[in-house]
Amino acid sequence: MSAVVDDELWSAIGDPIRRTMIDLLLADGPGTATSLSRRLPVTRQAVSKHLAVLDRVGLIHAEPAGRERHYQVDEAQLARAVAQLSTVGATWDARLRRIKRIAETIERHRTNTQGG
Amino acid sequence: MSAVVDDELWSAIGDPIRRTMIDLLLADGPGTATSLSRRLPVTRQAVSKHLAVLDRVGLIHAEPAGRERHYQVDEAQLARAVAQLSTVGATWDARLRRIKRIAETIERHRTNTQGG
DNA sequence: AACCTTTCGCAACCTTTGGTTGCACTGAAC
DNA sequence: GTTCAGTGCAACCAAAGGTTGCGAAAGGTT
Repeated sequence: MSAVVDDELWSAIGDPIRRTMIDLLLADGPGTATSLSRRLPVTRQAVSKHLAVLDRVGLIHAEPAGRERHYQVDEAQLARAVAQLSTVGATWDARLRRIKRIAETIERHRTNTQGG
Repeated sequence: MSAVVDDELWSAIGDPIRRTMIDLLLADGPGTATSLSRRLPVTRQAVSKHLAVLDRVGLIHAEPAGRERHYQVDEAQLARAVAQLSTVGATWDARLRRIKRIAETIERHRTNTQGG
């Protein structure tokens, strides 16, 4: 039933801040909590918590570098997430099309039997 | 930058319960808070709150029928949501491919100049 | 009509989550 | 060694998801 998707992964990318963070990490390469917070409307600590969430579900991983922690996207995991996005999208899309087809069939049948 | 997506729409479908509710409404047709709650691991009131959220962002709409309220998916809005899903997915996918390509280019260059 | 059942909406309350401020610690630079 | 930038931890707040409890309204029964 397709409902077998990773809920944790979904809720991870469901947050707009976290989605933007992934965007930034993809666009600009690895970054730190501080560097990301400078480009986001929240504090470093908030960013830090989001990074922890993304790290926990495996979408990113940290690499200590001196006093900094460089975070970067785990490409394989993100690819998996993208696949799940499109799976759900495709499922809904298919259902919508099926509903539309049924509705049209009924309509056609109605106009046929009722003659107009 | 694609970040111009409807955050409300995202957070609406970001919740696993709400995603399942949409699934159920698509699969079984219109339903009420009570009927949905019977197929979900939460109480009717929780379902009711979720329905309110989905209604507010326009993904579903209610149709009063006697003492019941029949909710059903707004197909156009859901189609829009699906489009946004695939937009974000495509963006990330493109970035991942770009990164991979660059990495491969660097690698190729390295092995060329270093001779192996 | 009176009664019971079902469905709903509202209010109070609890827990988790996203956000903030404040503080102490550490690596790097001067 | 002092100073500065980046982190982590803790306390505290507000919003969101969830629960229980209750009262109101529509529908079916007798």
